[in-house]
Amino acid sequence: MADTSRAPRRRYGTRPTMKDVAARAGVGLKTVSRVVNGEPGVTDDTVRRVRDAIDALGFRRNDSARVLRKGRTASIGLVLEDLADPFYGPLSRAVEETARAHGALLIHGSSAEDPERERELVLALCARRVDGLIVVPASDDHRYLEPEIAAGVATVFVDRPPGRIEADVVLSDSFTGAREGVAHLIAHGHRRIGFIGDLPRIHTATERLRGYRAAMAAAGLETDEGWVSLGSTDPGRVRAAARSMLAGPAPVTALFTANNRVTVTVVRELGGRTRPVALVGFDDFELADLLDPAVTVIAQDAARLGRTAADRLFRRLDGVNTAPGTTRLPTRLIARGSGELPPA
Amino acid sequence: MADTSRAPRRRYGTRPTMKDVAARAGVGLKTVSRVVNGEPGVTDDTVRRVRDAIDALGFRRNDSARVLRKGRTASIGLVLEDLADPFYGPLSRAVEETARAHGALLIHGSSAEDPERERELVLALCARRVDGLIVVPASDDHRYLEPEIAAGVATVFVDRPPGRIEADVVLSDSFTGAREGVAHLIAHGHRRIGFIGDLPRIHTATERLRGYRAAMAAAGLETDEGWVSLGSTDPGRVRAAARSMLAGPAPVTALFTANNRVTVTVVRELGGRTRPVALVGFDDFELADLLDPAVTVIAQDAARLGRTAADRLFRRLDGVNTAPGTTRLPTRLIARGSGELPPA
DNA sequence: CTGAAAGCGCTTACAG
DNA sequence: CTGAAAGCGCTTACAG
Repeated sequence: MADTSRAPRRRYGTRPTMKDVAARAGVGLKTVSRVVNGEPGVTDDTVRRVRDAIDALGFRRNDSARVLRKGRTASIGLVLEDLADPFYGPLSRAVEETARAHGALLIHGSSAEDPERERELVLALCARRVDGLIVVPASDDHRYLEPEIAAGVATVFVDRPPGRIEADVVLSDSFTGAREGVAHLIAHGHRRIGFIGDLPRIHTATERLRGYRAAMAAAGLETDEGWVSLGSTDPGRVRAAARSMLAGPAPVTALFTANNRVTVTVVRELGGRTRPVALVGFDDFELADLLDPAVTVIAQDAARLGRTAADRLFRRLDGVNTAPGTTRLPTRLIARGSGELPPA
Repeated sequence: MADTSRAPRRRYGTRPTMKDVAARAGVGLKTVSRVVNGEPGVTDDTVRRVRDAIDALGFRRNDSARVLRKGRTASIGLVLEDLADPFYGPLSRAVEETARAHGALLIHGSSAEDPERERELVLALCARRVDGLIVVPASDDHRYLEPEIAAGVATVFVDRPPGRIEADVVLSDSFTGAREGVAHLIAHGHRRIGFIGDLPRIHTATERLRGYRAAMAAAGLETDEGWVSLGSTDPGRVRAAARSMLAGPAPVTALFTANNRVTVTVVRELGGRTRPVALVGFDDFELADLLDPAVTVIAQDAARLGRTAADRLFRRLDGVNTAPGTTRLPTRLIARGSGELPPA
């Protein structure tokens, strides 16, 4: 492809540099640097001359060069599952606000729940020399990050723990939340309760399943294996799972759904039925209170997850060097109606 | 703040460089560069020696240095209003996918609808020398971007046009969409229709208001000024506006809400009322079909907005140099019930 | 108060 | 097939 064929191709060489500013202002390079960075020790008159040259030339400092020299990039990377998932909106926003307060930019990417894609993205961010990383893991083996962490890339995992390395983690207490949600259904008279969750390799999915089993066991209830379904959040898969649990001679009378994507699909599936089925979902979601019945949920605070992870990261970047630790944030049961329906 | 007080402070000098790899492999710097970049003309044996050295040292190329030399950063900036707004989730995701297909990373920031914050963010991205920018404007004056665009930063505005500069823009057809939505209410017998919109300085707000007025005028209907309310999407403000239009001796019988934030708040306000009020909202939103009544909307395709803007940007980056243009994407009326209610 | 020199870690342009 | 030199645009460490 001939590059010469098209019109004025952008060229970075086109941009004025500090050297150009210095020449025009009739001062040394270092003086321009002082003015640009607001360092003291420059006469008012010199400052003015430099400023005039900057304006005349339309100079803007090239931070790529600055970064190379200074070591720090003042940017952090955020890798999560899917930018479009409403759960990650408030989380991202909270990370962004914290980064902003620290003067850092945010580089963002989605792993799409693909371990290889997570790895590529994370390593690309390391090559850009982000100061730190916040990662919602898709992979279950993060040993590939060891050299990066050793080289100084501060790393905090959020929503799920990393695999096979020690690092800071910020989680919601999925086990306790799920156990309480299922116990709530049991308290309302249910004995046959289904569990529909996410892929079994996702930590939150197995933790929530563990919570389900713990609640059932604590109440002395048997769990039929047909009542448990783990898999992708694809609506077809989830609807089939729900239909199967609700069919047959001894159908479940209540469902526990392990994340917001699953809950929304199950709400749609239940909408077409006459016999009421009780439902408690993990994760709150917009308009849950306006559905009929309104949906009882185990809410986690996505913004707080993000804020806590970012605070941890920037504390590390400020030089705090304690051992890596896990923070587990509490969940909250919000009873709205669907979880208080009696068994049919 | 003494820097010496804390434990092993990360130092970039710590990282191995190409020079270190070259020394260890017993080759020249340029040979390492060739291997790292997969350039041809290196013996298999030399490649192996270099690879071994890379692995032994845990070398990862510093892209900051590369960027400085090459000019291109292989990153683009995306500035929007609020990362946590569900409308921008699919848009961001679409931009990300396109960027990924072109090997570029995404630097993301929210303007929070603050013109000054937009400007700071955009200029910070320019200083990082992003190759291009996709911006949902909060400001109504983008002349500050002129020197950057002249210096070669490809720029595409999305969702709203820029102020006082010529540039590529990708929009939904807000005027036509709103006009059709209001005409739909009129077709179902309504004569007194309220309009609740966003801040008047936001282009989409005024375009949608224009659509409302056009539909009313086309039907020969008077518009009482008490039926129009523009302002922030703060729920208190929106609820008060709705209450006021629904009070008095000649209340409105239908409402047109000009974006998803406003619609959701109005749905809550109407939920507490006995007399049915018809509603059409601009923007589709999750679960709109499951509410009672299900909400009729003018849907825009947020993912397509993002994809179109990103395609345009990368075409520019590939050297296409046509005049800046505006793309207007169609909207789609989805009738679900709330917009088909007859006047009370 | 001011500036010349060296260097951050790569790639480019060239020579062998 | 391989490498030494120069340079990208800044900041650092120093000297005056």
